Amino acid sequence: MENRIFVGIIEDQLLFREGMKAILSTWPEFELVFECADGYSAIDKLNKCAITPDVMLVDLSLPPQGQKEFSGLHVTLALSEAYPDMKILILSVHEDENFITQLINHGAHGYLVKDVDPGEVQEAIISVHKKGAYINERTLRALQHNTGKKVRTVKLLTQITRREEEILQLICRQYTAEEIAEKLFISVKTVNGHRTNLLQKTGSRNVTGLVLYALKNNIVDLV
Amino acid sequence: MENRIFVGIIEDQLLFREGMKAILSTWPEFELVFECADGYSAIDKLNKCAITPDVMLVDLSLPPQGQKEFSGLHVTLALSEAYPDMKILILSVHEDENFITQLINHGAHGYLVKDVDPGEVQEAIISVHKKGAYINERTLRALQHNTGKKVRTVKLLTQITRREEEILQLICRQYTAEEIAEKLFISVKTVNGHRTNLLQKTGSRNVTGLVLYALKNNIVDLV
DNA sequence: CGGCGTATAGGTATAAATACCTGTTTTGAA
DNA sequence: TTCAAAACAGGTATTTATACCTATACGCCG
Repeated sequence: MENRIFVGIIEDQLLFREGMKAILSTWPEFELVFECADGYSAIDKLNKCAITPDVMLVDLSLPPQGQKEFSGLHVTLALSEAYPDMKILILSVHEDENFITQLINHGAHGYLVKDVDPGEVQEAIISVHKKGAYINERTLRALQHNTGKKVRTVKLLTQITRREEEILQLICRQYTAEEIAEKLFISVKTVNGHRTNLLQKTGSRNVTGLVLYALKNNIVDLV
Repeated sequence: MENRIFVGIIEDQLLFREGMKAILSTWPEFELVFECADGYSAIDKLNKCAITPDVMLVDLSLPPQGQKEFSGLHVTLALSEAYPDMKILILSVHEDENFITQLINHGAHGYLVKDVDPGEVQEAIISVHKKGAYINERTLRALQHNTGKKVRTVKLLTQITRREEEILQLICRQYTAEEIAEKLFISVKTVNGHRTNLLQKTGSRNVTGLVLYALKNNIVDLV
């Protein structure tokens, strides 16, 4: 029976990486077998690596590579596809619940905020390795709050204007065009114009499509 | 510093309850301070109880009380509202991912399938008490698959008929009343009748409200 | 400067949804 | 079997939404 756990780190900040290595060396069961500063080369290097890590610590905010962004999210996607047995533990400075949910949904097995103490890191690594998951209360809460939410599509931000988004939100609150016009001190015709544009831009047949679009893109919340 | 963890059990099967008590007595840090065979009386009894349990083990499949169903889900809802600090650990024979997600979304802090070994029970109790969560790989997988879904409201189950639900689903797919009528081989008048009932039952002003309701209650998925 | 997109407003139509009604048939549970 | 709810169908009317036009004012950018 092998007691050691092979650990890898993908982290761009050298200082933090060194700190993490120091923490890992405290416990004999951990063996660091892989480290990398960016997501792009990680997959390449892993193929050439003699030992595949059991647990990979991945920094969420990796630097962009040239034009393309390649964050911890992308790494998680790539790793969980290439190495289904590898357990992925996200390290992040963000406590944003959307981030947490997103990562978990894309294959991460655990999420740690970077201010955790070493003991929790140890616990988390062991937990993902043995149980396949490490979720603490904070993370659980994020998952609870975010079920039903998805992150807004990138293209959306440029497609839909501020005013259109405003009107879309009011539509989703079950206001009629007339009521929206009153609220915004504009003509009903204008509101209808915006709605027509929204239908066209979102490719919807009717308000139903607009509501679905708004929810998918997190323009409104499903409270 | 108090090391003991006060534990409660809500479980209708006497044999299983006794078995669990035996398991708990194995470890000195656990102290059983509450037990109950059904969900209805649990809240009542808890109010009269001198010690509020830190962790409550709740059987998912509690027997119905008279006409009304009152499962572990209802207990979870009630407990997490009445005792926000209490950690709820679900015991279930079901591995159904919808069940798991449902419970977690309604306030449960952990989910255990009943065939687990005593060691995992101990680990789970300690974990929910200290970390506020116990999620193993099985449960995590359920959450991953089911994020984006929410569980239908309890009242909904009796309120909305099958046919109405069917029509609501088609409405959410952007079909008009006429198209729905064609699809279901019924009259447009009938479709409108159903929709009128839906509007009334859900308290909506228009289709927008219907769509929101359908999404909230997982009648349709936000794919 | 000129072009582009946004926000604004209007007209004219039709399609669809919604509000009230009244019924009959089917189905499921007591 | 009996009864209530659900599913079905229809009428009439009004309100909203949607489609397809045009057109002006404003700001931004090359």
